[in-house]
Amino acid sequence: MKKYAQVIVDNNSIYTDNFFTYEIPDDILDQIKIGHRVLVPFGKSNKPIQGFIFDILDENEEHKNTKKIIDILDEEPLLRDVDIKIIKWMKDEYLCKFIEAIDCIYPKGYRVNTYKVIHLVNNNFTYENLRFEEKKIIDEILKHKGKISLDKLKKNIKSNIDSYIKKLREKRIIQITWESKSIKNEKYVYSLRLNIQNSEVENTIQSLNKKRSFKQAQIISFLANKEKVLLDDLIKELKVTKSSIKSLQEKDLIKIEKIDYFRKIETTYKIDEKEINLNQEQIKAVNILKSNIQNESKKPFLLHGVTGSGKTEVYIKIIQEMLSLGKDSIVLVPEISLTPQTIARFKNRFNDTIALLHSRLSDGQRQDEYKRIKQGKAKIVIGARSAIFAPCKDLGIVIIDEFHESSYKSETSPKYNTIEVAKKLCEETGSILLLGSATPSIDEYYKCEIGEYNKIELKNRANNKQMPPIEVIDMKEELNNGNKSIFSRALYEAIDNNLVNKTQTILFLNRRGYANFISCRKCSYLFKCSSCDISLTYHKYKNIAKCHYCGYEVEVPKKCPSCDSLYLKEFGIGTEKIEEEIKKYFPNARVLRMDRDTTSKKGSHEDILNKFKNGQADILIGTQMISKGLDFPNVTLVGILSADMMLNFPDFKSSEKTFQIINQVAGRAGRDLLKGRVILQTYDTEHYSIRYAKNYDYLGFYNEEIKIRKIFNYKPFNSLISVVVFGKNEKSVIKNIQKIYDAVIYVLNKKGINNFQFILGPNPCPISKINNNYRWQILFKDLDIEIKLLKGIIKYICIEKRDFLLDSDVSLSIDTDPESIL
DNA sequence: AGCACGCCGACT
DNA sequence: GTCGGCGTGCTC
Repeated sequence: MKKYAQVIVDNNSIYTDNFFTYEIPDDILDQIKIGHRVLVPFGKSNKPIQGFIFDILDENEEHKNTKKIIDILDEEPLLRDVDIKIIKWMKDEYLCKFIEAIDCIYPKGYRVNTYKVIHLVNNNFTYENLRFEEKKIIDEILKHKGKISLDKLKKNIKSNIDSYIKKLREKRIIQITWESKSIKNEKYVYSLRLNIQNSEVENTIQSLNKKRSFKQAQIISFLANKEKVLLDDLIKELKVTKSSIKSLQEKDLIKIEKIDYFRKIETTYKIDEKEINLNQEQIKAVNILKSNIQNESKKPFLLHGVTGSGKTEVYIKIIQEMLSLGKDSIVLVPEISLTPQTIARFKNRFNDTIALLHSRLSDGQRQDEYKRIKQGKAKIVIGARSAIFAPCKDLGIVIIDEFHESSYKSETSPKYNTIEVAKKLCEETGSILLLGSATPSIDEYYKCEIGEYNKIELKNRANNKQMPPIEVIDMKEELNNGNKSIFSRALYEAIDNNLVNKTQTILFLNRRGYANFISCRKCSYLFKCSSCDISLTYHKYKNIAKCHYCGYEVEVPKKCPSCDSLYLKEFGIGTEKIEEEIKKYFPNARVLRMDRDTTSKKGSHEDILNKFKNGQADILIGTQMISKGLDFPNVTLVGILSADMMLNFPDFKSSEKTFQIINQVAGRAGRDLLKGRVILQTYDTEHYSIRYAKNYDYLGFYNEEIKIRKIFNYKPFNSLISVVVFGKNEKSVIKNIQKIYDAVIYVLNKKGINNFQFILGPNPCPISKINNNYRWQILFKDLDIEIKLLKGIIKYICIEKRDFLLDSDVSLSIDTDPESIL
C-alpha cells in the first residue's frame, strides 16, 4: 500500500511554511521514519531540496499531484520524536516558522548542494545544421560523456550562451535537470585489511609483480600478518598513492573500512583536581534531586546557592548519579563563563564522556561532538544556550547554571528562552530541570514562591568563609572633596596596599573601550555612527571611534570635523581608560585587561587567565567577562568602578541586573584563605539595588523588586511582546508599522475589544537606526487580554497575512518577552 | 525565499 | 532579431 509523508521543506519562506505531502517510494518505505531528513523535488523545476518528515500517513486525501521523495539523507532520523514536539511548540510560542525552529536543532554543516546539469537526450539531429555556438555546446557536453554541470559549461565557453541553450532545449536536443550532493562535513579515517587468506598471499604478490603492479604487491606484503592498518599510515610508510589502493580494492584483494574520526578539542587550561567532599547542605540538595529521579511528574528545581556555595559540586554529583543510571545530562553555562576553567572542572571528572558545544568550535568540531552525543559516546553535554537541543538519547537531567543570565534568551529568530525550552524538553522526556544561580532572576524566583518550582537552598559557602564585605563609596562626595580621578581614595589606597602585599586585584567596569563618546566642547559636535543611531565609543589605543553595534570605525582627527577647533574631548569611562589610569598612578603594577577587544584572538582568553593565575600580573581589569566562575585564591580586592552605570538604562530589568552583577563580581574576592574586600563606587548610594547588594541580601532585593514589577505590570505578572519593523527606507518603515497597528485595532474591534491601553506605540525604537536600518516598534502587554489571544492576533497579522499587508522593503522581528527593547 | 516564465524596452 | 531587466505567480 502506498504511504505518504508530511514534509517541512527547507525553504525559508512564509508561503512554504506548512506541510507538503509527498509519496514515499517503495524502496525506502521500510526505512523511512518520522524525523528523517529527506531529499524532495520542489517547485516547477523539481529542484531537489532538503525536507523533514513530520508525519507518515496511509492516505492522501487533499492532494492529487503528489511528487515522490527522492531519497533519505541520513541513516538515522535527524530529529527525535521530542524534537518534533519542540519544533511545533516553538512555532506557536515564539511565532516563528517550522524551518527556523528546525534550524536550531540540527547541525548547520548538514546541507544539500544543488546544481543544474545539462545533458544530451537525443541524437536525431544533424550536427552540421547547428550554429557555431550550438556546436560548441554539444562538443563540450560530449567531451564530458554526455553530461556537464551548467556552471562548468558556462565557464568553459566564455561567451554568453543562454539563448543557444534555450534553443537546443526547444529542439529537444538537450535537457536541463537538477542534481544534488549531500554535504555533511564529517571526517572519516579508513582502515585496510587483506581480503585473502594468508596462504594466498605469496601467489597474489607474484601475479601482481608479473603485471608490473609493484606498488600493489608491496601493499599486500605490508598488510600480510597485520590485523588492520590505517590508510594514512600506509601511505606515509610505503609512499604509495591512493590509486594503487583503489585498484586493489577493485580487485577485491583488500577491504576498506570507514571509521568515524573525531576531531579533538584542545583545552590548554589545567586545574588541580580537588577531592570533592560535600557538606551537609550539598548532600541534602543532591538527595532531594536523587529522590525525584523516579518521580513521575517533576517540578523544576531552583537551586539558590550563594556565590561559592559549591553548586558545581552538586551538579557533578547528580550527573554521576545519572551516569550510573545510564542517563544523559545537559549542562548549560552562559557563553561568557564557558571558560577553560569551567570546562576543565568537568573534564577532569568525566573525561571522554563529555561533549562540548560552544561558539568557538569549528564547524567540523561541532559536527563531531554532535555525532558523539547522537551515538551515545558522550553522555554529558556542556555548552551554551543552543546545547539545549543536543540530540541526547536518554536524557536524565538538564542543568542551567547562572540561569538568570540574559544570554539564555536567543537574539535571533526564533527568539527562544532557553529556560522555557528546557522546561518543555524535560516535561516531554520526564527529565529533571535544575536551575542554579546565586542571584536568581525575579521571574523564576517568583515561580518558587507560587509553588511552580521546588526550591533548594545553599546558604553557606562551601568553605564556610563569609562573603567579602562590600564598602560603598559615594563618588559625589569624592568629587566634593576635590578628587576628580576615577578612583576613590579608598580604592586607590587598597590597590596600593595590595601591590605592597603582593596580593591580586580585580577591577570591574561593564564597558569596554576608552570612553563612551567623544565630542567637541566648542560646538558640541558628537561623533556618531553613520549607519546607526549611536554615539561612537572612543578607543584610545588605536585612536579610533568605534560603533559597538555595526563595527564601523573611524580615525579620530585632531580637529573637530565641524568647527575645526582643537577641543575634542572624550566623556565617560571604559576599561581601556582604567588601564591607562592604573599605569599612570601605579607605574610598577603589572596589568592585564580582559574584554572583547583583548580576547578576540583564539586562545587569548586562556592566555590572560593563565597569566593572572600564575601571578604574572597584579591587577586584572575587565568587563562582564571576569564576573563569573573565576577562582583565583590570591585575589583579595575587587573594585567595582561604576556600579550605577547600568541603573540609568531605560530597562525594567536594570535594577535586577545591577544587583546580580555586583554580587557576582564581589564573589571573586577572598575565595581562599586570604580575606577579601570589595570596594563599590557609585553616584547613587541610596538605590535599593546597591543597598541590598551591599549586604548580599537577595530576599530583601527580591521583595522590593517584585512590588515594583507588580505595580508596573512587568514580568512575571505580565508578558510583553515586541514587534519591530525595520528597513532602509524610513517612510516605508513608518507606513508599515502603522499598517500593523491599524490591522491589530481592526481585529480587536471585531472581537469587541475597545480598550487599547495595552498597546504601546508605534514608536521609534530607543536605538532608532542600526546598520542603516530604521527601526520602529509596537509593544504589547497582556493586560486585560489573554496572552493566547494576543499571540494569535499578532501571528495572524504579522505572519499569516504578512505579504498581503506589508511591503517587501521592510523586515519584521517579533520577540516575546524581550530581554531588552532597545 | 527562490525559481521560472513572460513581457517590454534597448541595442547591435 | 535578441539580450537582459524586472514584475508576477507558484511551490505537495
